[in-house]
Amino acid sequence: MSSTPRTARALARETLTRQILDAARARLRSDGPAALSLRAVARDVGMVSSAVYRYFPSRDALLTRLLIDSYEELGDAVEQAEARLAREDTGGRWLAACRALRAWCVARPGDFALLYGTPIPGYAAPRDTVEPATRVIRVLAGIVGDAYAAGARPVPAPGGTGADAGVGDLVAGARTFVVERGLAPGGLETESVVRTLMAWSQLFGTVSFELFGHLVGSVGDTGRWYDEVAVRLAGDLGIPAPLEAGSADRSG
Amino acid sequence: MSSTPRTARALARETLTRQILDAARARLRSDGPAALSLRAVARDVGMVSSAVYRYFPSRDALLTRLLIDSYEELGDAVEQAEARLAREDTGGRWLAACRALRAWCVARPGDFALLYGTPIPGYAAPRDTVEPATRVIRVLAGIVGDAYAAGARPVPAPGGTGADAGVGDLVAGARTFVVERGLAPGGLETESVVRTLMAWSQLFGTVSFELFGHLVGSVGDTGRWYDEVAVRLAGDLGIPAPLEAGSADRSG
DNA sequence: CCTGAGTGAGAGCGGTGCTCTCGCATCGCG
DNA sequence: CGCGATGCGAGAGCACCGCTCTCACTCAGG
Repeated sequence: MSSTPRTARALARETLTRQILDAARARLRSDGPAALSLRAVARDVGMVSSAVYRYFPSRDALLTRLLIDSYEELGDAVEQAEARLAREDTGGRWLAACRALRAWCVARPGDFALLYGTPIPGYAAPRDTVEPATRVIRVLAGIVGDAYAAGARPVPAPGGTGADAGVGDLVAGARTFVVERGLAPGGLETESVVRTLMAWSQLFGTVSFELFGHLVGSVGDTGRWYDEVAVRLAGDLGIPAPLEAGSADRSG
Repeated sequence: MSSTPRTARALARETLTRQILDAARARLRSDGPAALSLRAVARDVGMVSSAVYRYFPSRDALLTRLLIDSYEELGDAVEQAEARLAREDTGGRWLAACRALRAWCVARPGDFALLYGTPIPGYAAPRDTVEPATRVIRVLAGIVGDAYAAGARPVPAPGGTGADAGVGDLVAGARTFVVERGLAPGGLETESVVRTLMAWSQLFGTVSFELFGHLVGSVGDTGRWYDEVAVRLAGDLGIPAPLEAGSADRSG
């Protein structure tokens, strides 16, 4: 991030900060966020606990750093998986994004719990975390926007047209979010916004159910189950099938 | 639960057990599961911490009891809300069940976190918890089963008929669950099972996003948003609209 | 060189889950 | 009724936690 340090002290500081973060991430992955102990991290890097406070003012600050890093890592994973496919292959991009999302979460259950599980009591995420937190939904909205521009239309909401007028201001925040970032080049009808938000929470809800044990006994291969979910969500959004079978391969 | 205690000692034991559970639930609601401290509970009931171990062998045992009680309470809430409507009004029953589900979770975020949030590190839920944990999905499956018997059909999966054959064993566990309990009197096609499981995780995923702060800024009135989600899920399952508007009123 | 900043170690505070012992109250049986 | 057995609350203690403070030491820059 920063330039090469001049002094030995600055170099040591950078190295140790890195080591602390690495050790903390390792503990986060093995034990989960609630069990993340600053003292244990200190032991792992061969320090006494009070020395860690030279590098992070509090456990919460360390947590915030981990939070941001994880959001960015997940965002990278989803973005890169989706970027590998042709822009017009919205179906392939959707499936690739969904699979990358799940693959990252399943490989790092501790990180997932930190990002999408129960908030740590007494910890309030600072503002710096909200922008990285929006990266996944931005990718999803981008795919939906491209598909919409290419003619994809979501399944109509039940109950006809009358009640739908009121839904507009319900998702006004999400709509302006999409518009301001230019994620939907050809505009986006409200129903697409609604279905995108639904798909977003469905995808993470499914991962949550998988990782937290609620799917045990109901669904066999959870990876394949996730694929089925993703395909149906795409269908509800009017996103066409992937151009070539296997184009969004299952390695994430 | 048990008969009237004979001795003063047995009565005291029952009362104190109740008091400990009540205090624990109060702390659970205010601080969340991770911050649930046995010592704090002991203080609340005017005991020293070691005395609590006369009533619960460990913090985990107390947690298990809270877990079961909460599952039952949620199950009761959803069941009762749905039972108030006419059997043939599957649309009304669906909406009522969804609303009761969310209402319970929003009113008790701590309990929700315990049931559907990050698992407590080092705690494995014993077998006694799995049956109460299935009550919500049983209610949902029952409504879908009734609707299916009345002719409701889910929206077809994208990609046509060919790939669907393989989905059968994917949700074999859920299917036998439904069949064994007689939840679908007229049988149930695989696609309905898939969409029911999706709806189930969508409903809890939406609550999770709401309570854990991921919906902030995107959706205005979260209660109304939840209604919109529930209505679309019903539509995807082929469940018809509620018989009378307002039949499944929003209190609950 | 020497002053000041950066740094690590250690002690200590109040909190946690949990174990063990001790003394008292209560209960059931002879 | 009395006595042994059991139930129970309190307290001390163990190892852990986040965090603060002090002290000694090292390093960098004027």
